Amino acid sequence: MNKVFALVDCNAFFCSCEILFRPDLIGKPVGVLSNNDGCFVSRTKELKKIGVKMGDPYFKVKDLCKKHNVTVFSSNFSLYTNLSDRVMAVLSQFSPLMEVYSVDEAFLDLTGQSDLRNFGAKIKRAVERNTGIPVGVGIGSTKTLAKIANHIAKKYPAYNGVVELTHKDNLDKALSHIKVNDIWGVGKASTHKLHSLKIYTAKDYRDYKNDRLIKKIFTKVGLQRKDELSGVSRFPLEVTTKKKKEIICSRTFGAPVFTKESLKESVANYVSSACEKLRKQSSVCGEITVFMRTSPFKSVSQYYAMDSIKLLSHSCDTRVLIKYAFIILEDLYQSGIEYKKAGIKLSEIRDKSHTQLSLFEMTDFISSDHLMKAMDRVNTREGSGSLKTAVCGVTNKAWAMNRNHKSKRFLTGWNDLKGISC
DNA sequence: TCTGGGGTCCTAGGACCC
DNA sequence: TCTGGGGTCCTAGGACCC
Repeated sequence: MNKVFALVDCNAFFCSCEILFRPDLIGKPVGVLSNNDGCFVSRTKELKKIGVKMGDPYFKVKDLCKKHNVTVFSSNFSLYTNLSDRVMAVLSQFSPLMEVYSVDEAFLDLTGQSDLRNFGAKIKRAVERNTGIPVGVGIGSTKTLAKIANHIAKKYPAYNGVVELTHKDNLDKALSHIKVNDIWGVGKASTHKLHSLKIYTAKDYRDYKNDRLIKKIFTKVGLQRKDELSGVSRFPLEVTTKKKKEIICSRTFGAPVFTKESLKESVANYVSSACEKLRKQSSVCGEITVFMRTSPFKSVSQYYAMDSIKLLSHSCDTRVLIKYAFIILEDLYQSGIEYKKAGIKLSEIRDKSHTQLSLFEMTDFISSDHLMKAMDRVNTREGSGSLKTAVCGVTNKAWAMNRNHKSKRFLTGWNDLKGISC
């Protein structure tokens, strides 16, 4: 039987989440900023119309925003993940086979389903009714084609947010209108190379005769993408949530940091939150990387330093990892430098249950495990960061993020519910 | 004054070994 | 004077995604 995939994607997801609690902003230009109120990461169509681009630094378009009375929000990730979970819960009712692709997208396997367009519309209505988040639905016989269908649904309002591309005629026509840079997985570099082969549209790509050349230039994946365009599924649905192979935590500082102490404090916090994620997926890591840098946007001499250490034995103990991180930091730190960003990476991640321990290490391991579990319990209950090691610091955080436009924690903090009329 | 963060996959090329 | 070849493993970096 021919495979059928749907891609369901939330419209301007972060903005839609904010607007849910500010219905007065429906139909108005709204944007959500990245960490530190740096760049735009989500825009309503009204904001796009004004000319604010994805990734535009806020300070550069501030005047434009003022002029058009744009409402901006700092990002509020606990709100977005909460609403994302609700959207995914609704979607999971429409197919037992679902891949949560990102915070605002999911693929569904609809193989065997009849009347696909109507079914897609049904999915759309259900999500909107149950969560208040508007979505678009694209349907095709491969994930790449479902992505393209979704792209069309978004671009042409006449389709009412649902596009099905499983019939040959409308497929051919659609592909001839899709530019190569709008194909999933084709970025700037590949677009350039495709153009030099005179491949401009998805149809050109699909019908290109020389497979060997495609493989040579765009590697194995480039050829698989070509198959996907012609309806042969090469990217299977990934139903099980994979465990992370590396966990990164890094931040740009709210204000430049000069001292080793501040740097240590920030790094200790990053390690803490990365270790929390590590334990959540029941893993341990075998290597930690620390890096720090100056602002690449300043025309002063740049400093970028990074180093890794392999752990003596795999661990997920925040205290252990902080110790290793500090060893690297001591080594990399140079005084007199204006640090603007630092971060850490945990790698060589593997399942905790596979950890080999010597008898010698056993006692330590058990007490560490108990302590970390207790810490995670408190932080789940009282909010992340309620309980942490002393090196994370308590006050005077010069490095902390700027978030001047943050919405309240409507769904995750009881205190913020006051004043909301339901 | 002010420019995000977190991932994955793939390949080329170096190190090393026999 | 003439200076192999093949395999594996590891890493850095490119490319791309949301």
